[in-house]
Amino acid sequence: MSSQTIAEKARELLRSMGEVRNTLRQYISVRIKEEDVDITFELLEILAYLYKKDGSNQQEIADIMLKDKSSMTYQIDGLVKRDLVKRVEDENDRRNKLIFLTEKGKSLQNMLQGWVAGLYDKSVQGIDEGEIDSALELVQKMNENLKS
Amino acid sequence: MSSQTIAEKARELLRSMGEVRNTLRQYISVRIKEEDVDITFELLEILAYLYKKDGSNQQEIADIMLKDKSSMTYQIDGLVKRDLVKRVEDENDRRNKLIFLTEKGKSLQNMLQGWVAGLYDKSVQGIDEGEIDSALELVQKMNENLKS
DNA sequence: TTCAAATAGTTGGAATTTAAACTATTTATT
DNA sequence: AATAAATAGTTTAAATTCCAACTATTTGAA
Repeated sequence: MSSQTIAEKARELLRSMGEVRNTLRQYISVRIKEEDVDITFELLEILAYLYKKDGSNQQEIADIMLKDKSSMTYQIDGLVKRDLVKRVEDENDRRNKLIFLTEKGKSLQNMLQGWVAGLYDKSVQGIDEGEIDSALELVQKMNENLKS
Repeated sequence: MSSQTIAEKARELLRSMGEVRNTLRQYISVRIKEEDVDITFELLEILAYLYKKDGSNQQEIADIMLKDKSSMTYQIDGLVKRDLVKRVEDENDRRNKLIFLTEKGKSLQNMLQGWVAGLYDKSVQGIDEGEIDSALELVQKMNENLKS
């Protein structure tokens, strides 16, 4: 495939990343079904972020998840319904709604983080930290290029 | 960020790729609106594949696009409605429907490929072919790891 | 200070995606 | 040859997403 242009390879790279994400999604979905937890892949991703940064507002979560803010209204509703988080109005800026984990939300942390960490660990087996750093730099540069 | 584990970096890498894809999607959407072409980002991606491999069947296209085959029924319907492709039953295997570009579909090739190539070119400015090759190998290895 | 612009969140509507069940056809096994 | 398993495509229903328009609040500039 040395006949491919650099641009074509960039495209192939994006596609391959999408494949990784699809596979992760499928494995997580199977796990959720096996363990019969009332949650979805999307909700799990939001929880995973809250475990790192509890009390984020919806826009911040939307930015990290690369989703529109109106999706976030929808998804956070799903978490609230399941009593995994609660919405709290920000005293300092009343436009914001801060999202806090409930006790029930926190109680899932070990299990969910275990699933995710296990999968990511598996994905990077035999891969050098330096390789990932380089790839990350490259993709970040692609982002800068596009936005400049 | 040297405190990040390799797995966390892998996650960051996936997110960053998603960001690239979102940006590409937005730029293309703006372009489509500017030029007032009756098409969507998804349809454009399918056409781009057909420009490389006209006469593919729906499942093959779905695999490349990383989408479910039922999305493909939906999207190809959209292309047929716009008279950009036609469905032809495969004589050799009547389960298949082969998708062929119409004259109208072909007439868009230069314009659409120009848009996409321009964006990808921009994204890889100042990036070495070797860097992309390495990143691609890394991601392919991640895929293999996950599926083994 | 006041008014315009920016920001966070919600709502409604349309588009897109997936999963599951289904039909039709082909391939593989016995 | 007969039949079971696999494959391609469609349909339906539910979930998810984005966009655009809207409200409420805060920030910034005249």
